[in-house]
Amino acid sequence: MRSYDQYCSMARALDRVGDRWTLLIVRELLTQGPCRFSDLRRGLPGIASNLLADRLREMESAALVTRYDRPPPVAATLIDLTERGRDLGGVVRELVRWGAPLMLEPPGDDEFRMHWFALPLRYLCRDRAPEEPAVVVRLGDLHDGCDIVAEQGRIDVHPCSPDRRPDATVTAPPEVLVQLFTGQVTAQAEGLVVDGSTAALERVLP
Amino acid sequence: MRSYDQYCSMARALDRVGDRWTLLIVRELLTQGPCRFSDLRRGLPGIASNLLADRLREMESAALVTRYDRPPPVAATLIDLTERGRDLGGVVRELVRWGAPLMLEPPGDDEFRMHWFALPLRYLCRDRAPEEPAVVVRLGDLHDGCDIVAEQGRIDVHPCSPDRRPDATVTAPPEVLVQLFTGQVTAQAEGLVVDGSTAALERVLP
DNA sequence: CTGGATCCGGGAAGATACTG
DNA sequence: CAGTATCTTCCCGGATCCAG
Repeated sequence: MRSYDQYCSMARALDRVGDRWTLLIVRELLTQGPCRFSDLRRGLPGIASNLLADRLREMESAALVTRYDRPPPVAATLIDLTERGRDLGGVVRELVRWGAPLMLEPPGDDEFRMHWFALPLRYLCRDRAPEEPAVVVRLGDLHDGCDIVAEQGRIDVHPCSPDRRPDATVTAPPEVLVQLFTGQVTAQAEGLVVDGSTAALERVLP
Repeated sequence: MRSYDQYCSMARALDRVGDRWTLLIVRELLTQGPCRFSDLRRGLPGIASNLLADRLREMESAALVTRYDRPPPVAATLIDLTERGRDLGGVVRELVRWGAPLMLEPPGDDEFRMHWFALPLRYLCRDRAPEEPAVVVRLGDLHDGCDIVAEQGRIDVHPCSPDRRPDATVTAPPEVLVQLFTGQVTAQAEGLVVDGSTAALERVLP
């Protein structure tokens, strides 16, 4: 992107992250952790591969991401946020918050990935039973999903981990999940399937 | 801007405000209040007039800004943020915060407007004498500047108002102001001129 | 002067094919 | 898997012009 050439904190920030796709790449790395090139492509439907390569180069020279090699047997080049890149969490959070009302408009032909949902879940969910033992509510599956962990009044949202045994696994069309976590429908809603403990799900609902 | 076509809160937010110049127009209206077309041009050096007209049309149909006519004798069409547009304050604040370290790099040939400084001042300044009567510190002038009001422990930053009589008026090159309000130099620094009460200035410094 | 509209060139973004 | 190469499209920037 061309610079705005303004001696202004915000203009200079946008010089670094205002390019198309850049902040969505940050979203992917914030929600998914270190990713391979093809992981990013899967999480960014619609991006051209050359554009993703361009952006990653730019973000690397702006010190927002780093590359490192994971040793064999699962050798791969991983891309991760630097500390400076992770500091964009505040910007991402506010964009997610401001955009939340736009999710009431139905998805139509829009693409959907379950892990995109991890960001709003962090402030939508509540632990309504802080005294009880921790529970894990899984949305989606290991391939694309997230685990909501409620423990001692705190809510954490992570990518699905094979090590965690979820107390409840929720399956539903994306717009129903939006309604569920914004309190417009209950855990018994049409089109919503809870595998496991419904109580665990209800514990984290707002 | 082309839509990302993703059912994701952040992607949908960026569909509305991810266009070049859009968030800087929000910056102008947040710091300056209602503006005429030409006020916006002055605060957005580098923008082409057709592009500004395009953006304003898009933002109006996205209900981020409204137009209204101020009656004679000072007849003019004013542009202002809607409530929804003002809600972008959080996004703007986080971008300003993230971009703050980039201001240590000198301005070079970058344009500068004093009122851009109003945004970071809101969280950089402190009222270090909450018991004392209110003071007003002015940066720049009526044409382009801002008033820092310290009152009862609170800090407010507004566009300069002809009604307010500043206790101190500060004049300095932009990079010196950055150093001053980030605590790297004192009110006695080289290149810095305080007209009025130095104590008033020191009251609001971090 | 203000508030644009119009035209045009360059460059970024997008689509697709291909490669080590 | 992790990109590169190429071509097309269209957004942005710059200049100019114009009506009220």
